[in-house]
Amino acid sequence: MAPDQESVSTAIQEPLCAVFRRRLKQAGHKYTPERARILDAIIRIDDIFDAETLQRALSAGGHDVSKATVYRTLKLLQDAGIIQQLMIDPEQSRWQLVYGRSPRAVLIRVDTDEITPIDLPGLDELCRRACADRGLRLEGRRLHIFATGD
Amino acid sequence: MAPDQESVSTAIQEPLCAVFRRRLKQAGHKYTPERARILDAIIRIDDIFDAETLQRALSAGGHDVSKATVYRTLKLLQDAGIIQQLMIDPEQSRWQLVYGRSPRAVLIRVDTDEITPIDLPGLDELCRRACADRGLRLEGRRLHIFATGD
DNA sequence: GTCGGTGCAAATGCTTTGCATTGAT
DNA sequence: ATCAATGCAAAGCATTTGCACCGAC
Repeated sequence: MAPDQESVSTAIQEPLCAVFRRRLKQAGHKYTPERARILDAIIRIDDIFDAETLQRALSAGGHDVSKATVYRTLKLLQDAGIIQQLMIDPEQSRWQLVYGRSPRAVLIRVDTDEITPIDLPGLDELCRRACADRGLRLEGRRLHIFATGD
Repeated sequence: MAPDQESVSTAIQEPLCAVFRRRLKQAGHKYTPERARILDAIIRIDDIFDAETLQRALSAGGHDVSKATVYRTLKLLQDAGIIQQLMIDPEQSRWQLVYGRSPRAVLIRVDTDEITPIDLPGLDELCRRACADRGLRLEGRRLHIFATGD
């Protein structure tokens, strides 16, 4: 149980909260109700989100969590490889769930400000090759596409 | 002279400062020495840069420019399509020259924090197709690749 | 001569941090 | 019981803005 190295298939089947709990323990952190609720809210949102949206979703669910804890937990979730921080606009950070799946690209409509995560087959291979060509190992990627409607 | 729509080949041959001056005039702005010097410094840096690096380069060249003007001019250069704002880390923005060429991807060594712009043939086509599939027109893109050495 | 630009210092707003209290293990 | 986590309010810090003076057109 709880192998140090887990395959992606294992990852997909294991509940995310269990993954988070294990990663926290490995790093000497505690698994608190606040942290559980934050991850839960992120899973429910199932989209790109910012800190304020997340905090509001928590409040709406009857669980007020302080801004400080939200930010501290987001960092932990990032360190655990569960979420990825996007930097779409410099005003505020947004995050997306990435654990157990290929990070999606982000499509930004510059005319409507609509933000949509999309799958882009072939992107991973492109990045992997770019790294391999330089003797490096791909650790992550972030693609923002800016587009406009006709 | 000074066509409203210019081809890429024209763009490459025309000095960037002339492009900037023209775009400023079109938008009812003035072409000031500070703005000229800022663009000049950016061209000389010829790499990814942040606001502080840019301001220091200007000072080193004997031309002090205020932080406020640096930021205001960066926004104008961005609106003119001459530079692109990157958001590599949430601490501070960085920019790169993009006028007349395909924006380069950014390779970030997570072990050394080294940041290198790279060309990634095929990326443009990938993004263009993703937009076309959704009836959109590609306006820009930003790819950050995180990698580590062995 | 007109407006827009510049520099300074103050303001802004997201994110982080210090500290006393609370709670997971 | 211990040591980390929480919440609050205050601090940080890159970036923006108000305002008086200056300068491109």
